[in-house]
Amino acid sequence: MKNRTIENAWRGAERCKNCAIRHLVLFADLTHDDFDRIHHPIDDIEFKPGSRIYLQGDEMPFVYTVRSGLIKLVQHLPNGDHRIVRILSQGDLAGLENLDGQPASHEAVTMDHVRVCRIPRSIIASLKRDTPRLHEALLQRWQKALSGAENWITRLSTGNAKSRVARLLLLLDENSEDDSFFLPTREDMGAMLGITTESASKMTAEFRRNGLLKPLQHHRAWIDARELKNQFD
Amino acid sequence: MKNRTIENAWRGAERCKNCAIRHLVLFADLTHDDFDRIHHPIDDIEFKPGSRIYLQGDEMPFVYTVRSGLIKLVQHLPNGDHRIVRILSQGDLAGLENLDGQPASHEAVTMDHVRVCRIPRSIIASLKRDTPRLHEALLQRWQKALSGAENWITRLSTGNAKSRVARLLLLLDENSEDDSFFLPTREDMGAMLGITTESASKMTAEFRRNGLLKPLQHHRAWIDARELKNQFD
DNA sequence: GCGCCGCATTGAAAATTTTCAATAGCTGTC
DNA sequence: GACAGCTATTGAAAATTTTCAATGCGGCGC
Repeated sequence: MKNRTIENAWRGAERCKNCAIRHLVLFADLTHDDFDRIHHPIDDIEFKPGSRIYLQGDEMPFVYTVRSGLIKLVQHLPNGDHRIVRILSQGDLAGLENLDGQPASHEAVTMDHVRVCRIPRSIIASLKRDTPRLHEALLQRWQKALSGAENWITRLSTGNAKSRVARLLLLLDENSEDDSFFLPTREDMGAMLGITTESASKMTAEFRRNGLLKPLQHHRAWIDARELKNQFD
Repeated sequence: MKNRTIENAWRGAERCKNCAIRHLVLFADLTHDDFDRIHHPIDDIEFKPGSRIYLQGDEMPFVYTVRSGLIKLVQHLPNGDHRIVRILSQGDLAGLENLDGQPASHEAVTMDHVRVCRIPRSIIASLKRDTPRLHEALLQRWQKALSGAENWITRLSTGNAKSRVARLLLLLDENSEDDSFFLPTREDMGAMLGITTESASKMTAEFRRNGLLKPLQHHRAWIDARELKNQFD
């Protein structure tokens, strides 16, 4: 049980109704009655940075809603190479691709301190059967994930190393509520962009020297978004 | 109306019931009754190689089912660069991402001679409302598209140029019924792999010299899949 | 069958990226 | 607040990729 702390486990889904981020998550549109039909425990779980939530190839008895923090989805190649294929943040779902029992095609690893809701697959399956609203919501999640993945290809895997780093910084910045954003390790940046750790570092350092990037405490950073966008689209 | 020929347009969807590839497409599980509810024309359309079916930014009044041929989905960056983010083949759907009225995030261009069924969005919308089976089928399409996109990132945008070309050839080969497969132009290969046309050409030519790739007539080719897999995973 | 035209191939130089290795800087801990 | 252990940065040489330009090849139309 290391790496994880169960804060709460509820019979049914009593407190889901009052969840602070419910408007962001899959259950946004469920009614009072829908919640009463849920008779399996939904756990609220915390993970330390670097925790593996599930592995590539795992059976997936659960899906996860991100309450806070960032999760990287990592796909491994047979030759040992790997690549980060998507980043999940608040409101995103992990493990959906495996609703039908397929093993996971990637592993999910926390990048910082993460809180998730762990939802048994059976709940999703039965709600999917009974409530059209949930079905609709699932379609929208897929759509969002797919356009995210295509953007990933085009924006983060195209052009030279400097453009890629610039576009990643812009993406991270846009997805942050805050004025600042979480700056991944250079190794993770490399795995997102398909470049080496050192190249990611060199480009990042150059942006810092040019005043376009200012690293802050605790792996956070600020960028001059206007100027970066100007120079790299 | 150049670049395209309307072969048939039906009131309702009479002949969809008898479509030779229906088991592959979205309507696989629809019943007799379901078809009778369709009162909009579904057109069977042909495109010459290089035709644009829709453009990035277009409103999408239709979705398309691929009956035969290959379609590339191309995403353009503001700076003029572009990248092929997915290839569609028989049974795949184009334009689904825009069921809710979003403009297209990529353009769809035919790579060879292509036949599609053009389905008004309204049909999908109403069937989606009425038939749970279709809803289920839509979920599966999304799932497939997403795992395809993630594979694209990991297999086709990772490693050096030679590995990428090798993995692309293997992918094309696997997706072909045939012993041979459609070999894209070097320019398209480059746009899929994030390398230049010339690099794609150099790697392709090298594989040919090594006997791992044999170009055939009409843009088709054969590969020594076992050996390629051996060397490049 | 001839000649065009577009695509593919190839080579050499330039540019970028990786590799390898050494040093510096943070972060979280005690 | 000092320490230990990562993680980041940097440089120089090697490798890869791009660029630019020239040549080859094949299919299509006439």
